[in-house]
Amino acid sequence: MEKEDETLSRRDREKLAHRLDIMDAATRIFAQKGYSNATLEEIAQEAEFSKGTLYLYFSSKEDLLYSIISEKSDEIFKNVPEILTGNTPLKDELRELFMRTAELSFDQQDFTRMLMAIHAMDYRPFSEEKVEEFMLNHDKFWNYVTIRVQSAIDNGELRNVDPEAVSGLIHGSLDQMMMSRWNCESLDCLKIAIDCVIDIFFNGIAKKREKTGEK
Amino acid sequence: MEKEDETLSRRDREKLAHRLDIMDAATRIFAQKGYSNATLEEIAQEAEFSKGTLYLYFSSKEDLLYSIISEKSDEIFKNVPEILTGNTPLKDELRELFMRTAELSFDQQDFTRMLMAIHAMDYRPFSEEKVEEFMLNHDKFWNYVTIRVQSAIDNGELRNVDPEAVSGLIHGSLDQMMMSRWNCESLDCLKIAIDCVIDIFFNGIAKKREKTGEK
Amino acid sequence: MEKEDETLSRRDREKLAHRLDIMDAATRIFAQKGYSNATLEEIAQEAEFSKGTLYLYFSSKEDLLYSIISEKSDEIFKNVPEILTGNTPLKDELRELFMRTAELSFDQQDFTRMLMAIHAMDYRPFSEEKVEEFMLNHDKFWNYVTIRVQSAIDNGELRNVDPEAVSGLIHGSLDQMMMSRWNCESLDCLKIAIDCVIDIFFNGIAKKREKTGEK
Amino acid sequence: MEKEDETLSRRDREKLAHRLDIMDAATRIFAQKGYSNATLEEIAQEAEFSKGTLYLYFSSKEDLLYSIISEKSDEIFKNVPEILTGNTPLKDELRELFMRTAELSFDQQDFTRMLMAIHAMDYRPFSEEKVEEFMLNHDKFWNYVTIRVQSAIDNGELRNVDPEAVSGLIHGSLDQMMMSRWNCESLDCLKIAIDCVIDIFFNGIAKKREKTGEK
DNA sequence: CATGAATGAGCGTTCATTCAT
DNA sequence: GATGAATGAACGCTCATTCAT
Repeated sequence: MEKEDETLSRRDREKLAHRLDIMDAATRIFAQKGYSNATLEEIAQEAEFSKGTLYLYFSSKEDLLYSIISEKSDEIFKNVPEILTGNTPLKDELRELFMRTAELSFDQQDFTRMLMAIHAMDYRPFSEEKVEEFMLNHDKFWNYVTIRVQSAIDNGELRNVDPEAVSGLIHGSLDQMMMSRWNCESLDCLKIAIDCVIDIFFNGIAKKREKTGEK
Repeated sequence: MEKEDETLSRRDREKLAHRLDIMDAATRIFAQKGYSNATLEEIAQEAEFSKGTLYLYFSSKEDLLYSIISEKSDEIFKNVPEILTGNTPLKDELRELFMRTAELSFDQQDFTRMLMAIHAMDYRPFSEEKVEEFMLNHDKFWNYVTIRVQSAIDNGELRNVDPEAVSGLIHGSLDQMMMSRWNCESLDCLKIAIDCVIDIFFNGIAKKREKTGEK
Repeated sequence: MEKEDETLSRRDREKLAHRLDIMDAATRIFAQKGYSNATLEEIAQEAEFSKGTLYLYFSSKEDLLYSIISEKSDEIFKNVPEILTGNTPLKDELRELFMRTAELSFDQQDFTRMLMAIHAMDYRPFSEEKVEEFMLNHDKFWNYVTIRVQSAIDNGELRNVDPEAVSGLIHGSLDQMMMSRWNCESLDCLKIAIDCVIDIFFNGIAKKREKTGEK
Repeated sequence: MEKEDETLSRRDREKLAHRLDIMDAATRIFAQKGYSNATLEEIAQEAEFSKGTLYLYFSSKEDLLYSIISEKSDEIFKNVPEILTGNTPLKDELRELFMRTAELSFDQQDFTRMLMAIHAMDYRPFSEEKVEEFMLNHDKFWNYVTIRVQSAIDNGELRNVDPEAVSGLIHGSLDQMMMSRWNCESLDCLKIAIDCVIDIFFNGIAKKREKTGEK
């Protein structure tokens, strides 16, 4: 995991580490106060650097946010194609996706909260092109899910539903989970909730009519 | 329009109207730029008043936002107890709730967008107590849904699922819909999507095993 | 001269006056410290306003300088066509030009010093187009002089010299005078010096060969 | 190139060379952007050193400018006593002074531009005493010219004009020339212009009254 | 009631200077 | 000697808020 460092001088390793320190500090402050209300002074203090030092690593406040989002988002998004391979039943893959996302958003609660807030504001601090970039990334992700759902319909695992609607429901559930709206304090609690949600998705909430001698 | 006006002098009626004009203008600007990036100057221009005039109606920028949220949120939230009466099947009530919410968020897109963004940021512009207030309101709303789901389980309409999970799924779906993430351009389109979602909720997405000779 | 005020409301008259107050204060500070080293804080203090107030009248520090230069330069430049009419001998017109310029730069020493400094730096604070604009203005002015000199040559008042060279010499002398490099403390002293310079221009410094028995 | 190097160790010779490299780089940047707008970062890059290295050779940005001006100005000023010896006619000496100055300002355009700009701002980056020092140096130079003019009057080469005025005119012309205001692209062109200017200085621009039947 | 000029605290950003390596 | 990361004071500019008219 630390292999990368071997090829770098100590100076360069430190620079990289400092960069990450600043990004982490900024993530915490952005999550706490929102992008606009966060000040570079606060971020610098949180990172235990001086204000001017931030500019050695990022060209502007916006660039700092941009770097955080683009570099860390990949960590989250790359899960999707890794998990939704189509080699196992969709149900299992979906449970796995929820699990992994839950773990990630537990480990990186600040980043997750920040990202959701920025997303809710349509990435407003950014220029048109960057917003486009973020949105495309996002869409690619959800298209992936839609396609996987379609394939599950094709191979008979799912009944004939609108794959976009299913994808949207998954999206909404993941968002709710990531925004801690499931009121789970522990990962274990989250996992139980996930099982429950998956069950509802697949089987519905309606009571099935019993086959024999029902009313 | 409202009877209350009859008991008011023209002066007072005008004041009330001006107040609403300002709130509408602010809603539009807040939705467009976000709370922090919106300036009172812009809002005043949009409302066709002078900047100073805003302070005759609201004590601060924060108070303006607060007034908008608390007064307009009621319009949306009051639907829930009106619709989820328990007198008709949950499925119909839920469809009705989605419909009405869709209509509202179509009529008041600016307010909806603004509210979602503020909510995503945990009502950050506000003091602890006000956040508390908003959250309580919100929770009361979702508790209502949870209770209604529980009653549907009790009377046999639903199978034995976790009512909180169901309530959370409904919440997530409504949020997605309100944030225009269903990509519907018209109300009609929305209504078709709603039917689809309700169907999935109740019946699940899994293909039912055929009764005869399966497996 | 004050007629213009009659058609303006008191508010507008005050605004105009304040604008001029700020420009005067800025001129003093710019002349004292140079554009880059002058701070808006100082200028605001000198004008007895708050820093933010400057932005009600000028959109930026650069705009403030630009406004000063373009509005006040006209006062100086407009003398040239008014004086160099060609209706009287060039010598008289030139003396008049020097006199008027001397008066102006005495009345407005700060502006003159500031302008010379900005000019020496090729109007560096400004964008390409604005520099172009200033330079064109300046060139127009000197072309005017060159043409007037040519006409004096044509009508036999001057001998056959390079009009550009003459114009350049006049330019240099005026600049030296405006930068107070003639060490004159009073206008009277300046006027004596002007007579002297004009005499040298027209008659040269060389001792004329006596008519009798020379060479 | 200079003998002095022989007595110095290689180390010291290199140090001296590096010092000059930095001064040259700084001169270029100062001429391009002005003192205030030039950054040590740029200068360091131009000199192909690191920012910190500049402080091994100069104690501050101001010291860097000071060193350039005082050390390079001597090169220019020392011409005056060397040329204006009084051994040949003033006219020839003056032409020689213009020529040498033209050559110098062609060779060292950056330095010349920088110096003129700093001079126009009255050496504003500097403390009172240093300004005093520069001004004295400058005055000494022009006093020298004034004295030489006086001697030319005394020995009958010039008619009885105000020597200060003549000196001032020469000063103005040289400044114009050094600021490239003569629009000459080549040294040859400059030399032609110089002849022309000298001619005007000595003989004036007025058409001489013909000898016969005048007055 | 309505205005908009005035304010001043606060922010993002720059850059000369220092110092550990 | 040379480096460049770190610093922090200072600047231009914004904007919520106040208040005289």
